[in-house]
Amino acid sequence: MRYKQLSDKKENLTKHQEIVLELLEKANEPLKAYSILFNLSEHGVKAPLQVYRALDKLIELGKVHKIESKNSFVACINSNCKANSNTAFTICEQCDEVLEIHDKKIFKKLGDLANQGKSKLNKYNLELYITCKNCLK
Amino acid sequence: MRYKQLSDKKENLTKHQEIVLELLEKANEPLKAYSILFNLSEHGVKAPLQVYRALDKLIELGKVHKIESKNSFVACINSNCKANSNTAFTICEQCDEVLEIHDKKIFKKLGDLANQGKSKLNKYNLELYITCKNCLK
DNA sequence: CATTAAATGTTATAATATAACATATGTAAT
DNA sequence: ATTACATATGTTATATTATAACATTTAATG
Repeated sequence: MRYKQLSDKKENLTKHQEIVLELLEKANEPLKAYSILFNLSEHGVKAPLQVYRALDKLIELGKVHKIESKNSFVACINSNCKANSNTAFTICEQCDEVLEIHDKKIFKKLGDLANQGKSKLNKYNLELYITCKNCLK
Repeated sequence: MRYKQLSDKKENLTKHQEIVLELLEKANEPLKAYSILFNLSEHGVKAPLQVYRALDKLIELGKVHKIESKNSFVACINSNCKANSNTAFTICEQCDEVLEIHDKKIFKKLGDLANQGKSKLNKYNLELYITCKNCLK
């Protein structure tokens, strides 16, 4: 399609992509695809595919991440998150709070784990199940 | 039930658990639940639940891990793998080879990422998508 | 305004996973 | 051995998550 390439701003998004992203940002927690569908049924989103297609695109743009072990989707809060589909989250097992990990060296750290530099790390998915500091009290 | 507690040896497993584990060990790669079901249909495994129940138990015992982003299951090859459901794998995007990561300090390394020690890491799931050294050639 | 790539709408269906409940089996206590 | 209990099994149905296929529309560009 080659829309106006105003970098990666929200103006570039299609209607569905925009309202899905807005819902995820408002939610501030991971949502399931069918929960998104239900929430947006009054905005013309009527079929699962409409949600999944918007999510696919948003993931490709790095604006949304999938929490694989929860089949859930969350808005990216790392403003500098590249469109690379990398994910690194902590998930509190008590209160379910999900936080994206900020660590500029994470790619290198995980790359070192891959296998002493003999393979090339392309992408990672890290899910840390924790008890968060509030729930530890 | 409290079967004979001969530690965690294979003798402790029920029939279904045993044949599911054997299939996974033989496969040496991640298998999907329904692929396991299909493979074992001649051994009396006739319904998805029988597979999922065996997998649940094997995962609990640390003998099998789930690759969340592939909805697949793989036999644990870390003989010292604790029954803690931690998973750390490299997955080659070219040849699909999946290897469990051996690193005795991985729990500490990932714990450090959690959030500078203010939360408690309980469990992790790490999936590194790589190009393996054979595929790099 | 014709072309093209991407997005949408829609129906159907595939793939993954669990609920619910009846029955059976292994273990341990009596 | 009989009971009590926890776990495992068998079975049917259904819930949840995700994609296929194809016709139509929309937006950017030459």
